[in-house]
Amino acid sequence: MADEQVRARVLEAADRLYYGRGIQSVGMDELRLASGVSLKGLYGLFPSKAAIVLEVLDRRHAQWTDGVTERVARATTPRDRLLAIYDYLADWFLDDTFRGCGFINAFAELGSISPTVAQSAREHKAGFQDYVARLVATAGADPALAPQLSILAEGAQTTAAIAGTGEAADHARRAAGILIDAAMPAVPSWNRLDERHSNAR
Amino acid sequence: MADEQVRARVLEAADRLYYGRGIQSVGMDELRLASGVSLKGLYGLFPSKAAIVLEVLDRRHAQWTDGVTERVARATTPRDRLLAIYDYLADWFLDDTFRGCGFINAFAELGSISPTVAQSAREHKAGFQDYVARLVATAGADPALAPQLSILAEGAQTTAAIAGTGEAADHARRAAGILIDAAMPAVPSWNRLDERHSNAR
DNA sequence: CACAATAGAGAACGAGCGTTCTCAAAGCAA
DNA sequence: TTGCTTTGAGAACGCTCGTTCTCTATTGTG
Repeated sequence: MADEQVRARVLEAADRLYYGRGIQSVGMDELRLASGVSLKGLYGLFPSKAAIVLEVLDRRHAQWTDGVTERVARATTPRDRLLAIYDYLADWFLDDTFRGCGFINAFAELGSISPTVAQSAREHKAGFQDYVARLVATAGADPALAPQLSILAEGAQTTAAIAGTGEAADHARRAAGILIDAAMPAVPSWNRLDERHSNAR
Repeated sequence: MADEQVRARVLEAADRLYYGRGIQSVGMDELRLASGVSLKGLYGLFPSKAAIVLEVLDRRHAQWTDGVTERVARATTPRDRLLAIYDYLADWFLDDTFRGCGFINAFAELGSISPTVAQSAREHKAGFQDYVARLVATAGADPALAPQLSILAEGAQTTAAIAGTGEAADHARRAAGILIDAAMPAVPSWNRLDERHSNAR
């Protein structure tokens, strides 16, 4: 099997274990068992556990970004594109393996003792916030809407994780709808001739 | 020194260390050093590290509850009482020791391997959500407002923790204001005679 | 002063960790 | 087949952890 495939198998197993039980609780021996790659093999592919952790976080960031953008792309109106974020969260929360945001978890566990983990979490969150800001800008809404929507998404994730239920996504979506309506012209600006018919809230 | 005072000193030191660096990263020896209580003394006062962790979480819950209710009590109108939550957060985020919600952190670190820690976090969050729900009910607002405000507070905490800045409190406060206005009659119900003058949004 | 009880310092213990090393088996070129 | 390289299984190493134990010094009490 090619190195790249073995790497992928290791990172998949590591992600599953680290996300499900915490990083410090999963030893290299368990990763060997779960991935089917010997200890020597693991240390041939990665210089250390810390390196594996960082690659797992990178992979998770890419998967999150892909998942959200794909869900957003399916929506048609600017308003629905913003709300699609919470639809994505709603689906994710229903997954039985859901245990909160992996970056929040990693940051909580290691952020204060591992600068690289802390940086990875910061970059992930900043990337998401930038993405939301771009969606908000494209929608022509007040830029102040962007951090509000990001905070809602953040709060929904931790609330759902700790409560063990998915309702938080619906609550966040409803709140987002209200905030969007307050920050966005009800009708696209190129249709402003009709505004007198559509300004009912 | 009385047992209760020694207990308090131990729990204070444990809280500072656990919150600042993570629970698993702080050993009993370090707690002995920070508290000035010998290992034998620690195990005389507490049966195990797990018991200390739980008491630390209980203490933290009480402090959070006291702090929030005190801040809320200072506000006069129902609307300001709801917004006071975010003022409390804003102050907290400026503390240099701020490192996110201790319960989210503990849950992320140990929730999946320690049922008692998971339960403590769930109870803490449920308690806060109930409190917000009571404030919302007292304000005569749509009950759906309560989980929205809780999610905003939750999201502000993790956002501020990872970003390392406190702006999230302001963003959450602004969002809360919009959501409150959308869910609450603009004028107290006992003044409804005037409603025809104040229904402008 | 004598003596029992206590408490502190720190060694000890058993377990688990990340990482490296050993050694035997397997594969492969010639 | 022979010799060389690579591989996997798992032992070994050095460390840290939570917890207990030992031993010494101290204290209070008669």
